[in-house]
Amino acid sequence: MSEHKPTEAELEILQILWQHGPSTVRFVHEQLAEKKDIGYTTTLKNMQNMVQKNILTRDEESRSHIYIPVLQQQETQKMLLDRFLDMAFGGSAGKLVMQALGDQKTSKEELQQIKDLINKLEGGDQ
Amino acid sequence: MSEHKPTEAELEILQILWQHGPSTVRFVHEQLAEKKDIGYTTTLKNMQNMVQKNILTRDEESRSHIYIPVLQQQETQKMLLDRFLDMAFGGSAGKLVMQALGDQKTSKEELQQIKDLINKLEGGDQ
DNA sequence: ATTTATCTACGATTTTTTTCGTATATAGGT
DNA sequence: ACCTATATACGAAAAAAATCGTAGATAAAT
Repeated sequence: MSEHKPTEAELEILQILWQHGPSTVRFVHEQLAEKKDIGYTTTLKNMQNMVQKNILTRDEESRSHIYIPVLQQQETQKMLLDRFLDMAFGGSAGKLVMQALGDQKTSKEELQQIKDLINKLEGGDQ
Repeated sequence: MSEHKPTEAELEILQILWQHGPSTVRFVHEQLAEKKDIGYTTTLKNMQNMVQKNILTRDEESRSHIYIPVLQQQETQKMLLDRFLDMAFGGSAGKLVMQALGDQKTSKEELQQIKDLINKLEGGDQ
């Protein structure tokens, strides 16, 4: 088991890797730098730490190493969601969902998807 | 605007206050101590910090001060949800909801509530 | 009245997270 | 071959979060 909970800075990096696929430090850093002021070596160090913690692995073939998330987005999200649910919503998924749907604007397609899922969960139609 | 994001330790304390209403340090501490090993003064200090940060206020009438969350549970949850959504789900409420519903067991009543909400969001029937 | 228990205040320590500077190596351009 | 740009490694500093010890005040118990 890895079971290492990413910190916030680490999650920002994971987001980028999930979105763009395996990447170099340079690339990740450029993405981050668009949003906030940060030094290159900071990003480097963070990603190195993440390898240490087994959140990332890397391909060291070429000089610029290529970093890859160990867990897929969904697995990590599930882990984080569990924690967050307990932490902020006392464990109630329903409460969280209501809030999430109420606050955010969600596309018609997604809403339909969710309804379908609920129907499935309810074990049939209705 | 207060706009102070509670840390994890602080959220644990907020959970207790939301659940049980305004309470003393002693009470909060006892609740925490059931779940983890922690010193009284740690809890005290955390709650004092939260007053400092304007996450809590307190009634100092009696010797044992009574601590009260500044924001209601829902407001704080909304704030946290926004952050979490960006952080872990790239801002997609739909994704989060799907995951939350899929992983957790949610009661039939809540599922129905959610469906109702969705229908309302869709601006009518269908 | 004296002791004991229970508070808060306050500062210090520890741990975790984030940040960056410096050294060193290597590839690429000229 | 030489300079420049770009990598990683490594350690250290800064910042943020969490923990606790000690002191002093007050209430409660005896």
